[in-house]
Amino acid sequence: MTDSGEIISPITDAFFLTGPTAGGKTKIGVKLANLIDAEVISLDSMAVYRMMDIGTAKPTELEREGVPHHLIDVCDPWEEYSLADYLKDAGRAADEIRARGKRVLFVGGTPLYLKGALCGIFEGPPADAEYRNELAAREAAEPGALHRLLAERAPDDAERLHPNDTRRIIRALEIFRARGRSITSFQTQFHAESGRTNRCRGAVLDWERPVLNTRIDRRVDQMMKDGFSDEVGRLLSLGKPLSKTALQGVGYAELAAVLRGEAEPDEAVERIKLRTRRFAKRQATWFRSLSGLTPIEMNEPVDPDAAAGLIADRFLNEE
RNA sequence: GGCGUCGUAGCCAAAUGGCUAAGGCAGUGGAUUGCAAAUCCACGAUUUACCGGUUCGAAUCCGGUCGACGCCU
Repeated sequence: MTDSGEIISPITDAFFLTGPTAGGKTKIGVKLANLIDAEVISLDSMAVYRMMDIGTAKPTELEREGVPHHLIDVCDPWEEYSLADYLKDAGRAADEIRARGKRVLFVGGTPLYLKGALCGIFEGPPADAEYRNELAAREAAEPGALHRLLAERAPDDAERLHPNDTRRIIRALEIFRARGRSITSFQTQFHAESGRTNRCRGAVLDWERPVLNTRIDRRVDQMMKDGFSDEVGRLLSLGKPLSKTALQGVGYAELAAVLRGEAEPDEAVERIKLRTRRFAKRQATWFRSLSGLTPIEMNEPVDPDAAAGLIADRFLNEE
């Protein structure tokens, strides 16, 4: 049981800039990239989707200031994209950047992807939609059935997973079916905090919650002015439904409901702000749990050049 | 000024004499390894506007005070 099998390797020798949504990462990231001679790899689970620009606050060509950005617009909105896809793509992009003699700078706020990049994940079988649906239907028909099933097959998983945590229970059952062992026995990568050993440096923008919430509200209002709703309308007119993962992006489902006449615009905007605030809260929980990230205290107004200068200093001079 | 209705956690809201005052939303903390901008978990009223009374026992009944709303003058 000591064999963890193949893993998707952690990223080595890279720099990371992360922080909560609406915290100013994009701008500072570009400045920072220029200062340390790096190319940027977007660390964002939603910016990977083409045509989802405004709602994901994707940096425009202008905002990128000539710095190459990777892992943006790499799949279509009707396709599924996963953590494993991301880590494989990111590893490839990082190698290419290094081959060009540039540094690698990850910029973004998807904490799970960050953790995966820092520690690596075990190489498991891909999602099996059919089996997942089958299990989900079973759970719906008989609540608690899946957890009991897991308890028979992989007691260590069942002990770790809350009976209501259906998603992870399903993944655990999926692993057991494919590998005949508990998912717990494979998931060892996150236990060792490996950011250090991978020679990576990371900074996290740190905001007081009330100030950040104000910025979130302001940004959502700006997105609406920039035509977020029209963007959703274009996606709806594609004729193909958004994938499960793409549809999880804050605002897309809300505004689609408005366009279909099923919701009030004002309520949708409030809901978008609320969901964004809750997302920022969960990000904060991740950041607290990650060791080795240098916190950068942020205040309004933001001076991107100064912030980037400070971070570059920490990255390059404090070895 | 008179009459009526009402006043339960930040908000919405159950319980109308008897187990430790439902639940939802928001908020806070945590989890998080192929859906992660997703999902899951945990936490709130020694107390029902206030004062007094009836009762073995009151958020629930009675009186008063304050406040809100409605109607009348």
